Amino acid sequence: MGCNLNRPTLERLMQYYHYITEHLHPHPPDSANVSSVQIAELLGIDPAQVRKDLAAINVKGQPNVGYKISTVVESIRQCLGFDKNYNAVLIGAGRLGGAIACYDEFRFYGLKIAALLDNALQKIGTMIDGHKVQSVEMLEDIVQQQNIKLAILTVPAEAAQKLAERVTAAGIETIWNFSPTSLVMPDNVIVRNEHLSVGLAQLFYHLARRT
Amino acid sequence: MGCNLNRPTLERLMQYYHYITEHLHPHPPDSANVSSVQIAELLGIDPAQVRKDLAAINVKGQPNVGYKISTVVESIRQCLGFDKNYNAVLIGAGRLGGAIACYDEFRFYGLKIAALLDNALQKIGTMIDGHKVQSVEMLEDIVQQQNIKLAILTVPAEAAQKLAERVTAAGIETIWNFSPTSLVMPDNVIVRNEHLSVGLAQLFYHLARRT
DNA sequence: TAGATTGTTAATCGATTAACAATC
DNA sequence: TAGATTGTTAATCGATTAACAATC
Repeated sequence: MGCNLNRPTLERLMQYYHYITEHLHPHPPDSANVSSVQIAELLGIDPAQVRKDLAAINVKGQPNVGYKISTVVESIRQCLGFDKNYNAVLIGAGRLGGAIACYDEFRFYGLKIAALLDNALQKIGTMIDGHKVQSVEMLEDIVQQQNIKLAILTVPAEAAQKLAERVTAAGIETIWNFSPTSLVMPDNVIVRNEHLSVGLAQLFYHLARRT
Repeated sequence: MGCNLNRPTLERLMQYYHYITEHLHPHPPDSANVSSVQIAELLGIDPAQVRKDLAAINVKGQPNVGYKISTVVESIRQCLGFDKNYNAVLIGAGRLGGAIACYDEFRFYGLKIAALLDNALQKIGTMIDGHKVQSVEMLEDIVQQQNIKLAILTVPAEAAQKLAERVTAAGIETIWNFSPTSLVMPDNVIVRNEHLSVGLAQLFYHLARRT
């Protein structure tokens, strides 16, 4: 809501969320608390940073007690929009597209894969884990009828840019791109390129410095 | 080699690399150049930033001309370690594991999936796009025999932490984790959690601020 | 009360941007 | 030569860390 977050803060909040929901949440009773020092130590950061981040999403703690876990979790969910529901269209029913279509966790974040599209005739009409593969020709209709706000691309590099332009022409302004190419889009379109090689580069950089 | 890069610089270098190899590289003759302004405009950043980044990896430009494209590409590859060859073991032969095993681009970055492991009996012995699925029992032997430096995890959340510990016990100090859970590892282990929800959080945050 | 923890201001640190002389 | 672009120093900006009074 009234929270205005920068990128590092956003990333850290996601880490807190994972740490708390995976390691703390169900265990203690509903009223259980967590301190900034606990979180900070696990993540290897400064406790003041944690307090600043939580203050940024209007979470209030109690001196000598800490923060109420359920409040922290709910506030993060709300501020990051996980309590809303978004429909996405997934284009590209290859291996990666199939993996994402089946990714069960998305429902915890309010994301629903409303349609799975491909242009290969032999795939159209088949089922992938409950999702019927439809023709890419249906794109514009589906976007309009199902109030789609997000397009997820898992197509070959050659097809990605053209498809991204078609998707935005159809009215979608947010693209999550898993195709192995960097999309070049006007500023009004939100693009997140999830190119595997970026992660690889970081790992290699540290690997090389070690051996 | 003598390059010491921070995280933002590393990420930007990867962007330059993609932009140049995808949009510029093969087109002009080998001697063709690119200027910091060209790169900066496309990526929406400051030209001085580009010059700083290239200086950080010891790339020299020519006043009034720019930077030689082939030099830029080669220097990035060398500094990020793409000119070396690394063997990885991929654990988890599900949909996502299959997608990664088949990911052809890895060879441009010097990464080879040397082994694909799973613990499901019905998968062991089957072929996935040229990779024979082997039992997880083979992990320690394979790591030793094939000089494996990197483990890629695409397993269910419940299995990830235990497996990560087993992998490090076997001598691997770098983990690329695609399992939907955050690994908690000692500082000497390099972990990159590629949790999809982090990307999703950023997209949602911007989406919510728009509508 | 004593001890622990928050909330926040001030100090530090580091990264980005501006500016411009040097150079082709 | 004039114009464009690099390389780098200085100025700015923003994020992180230190410190500590307020509070339970």
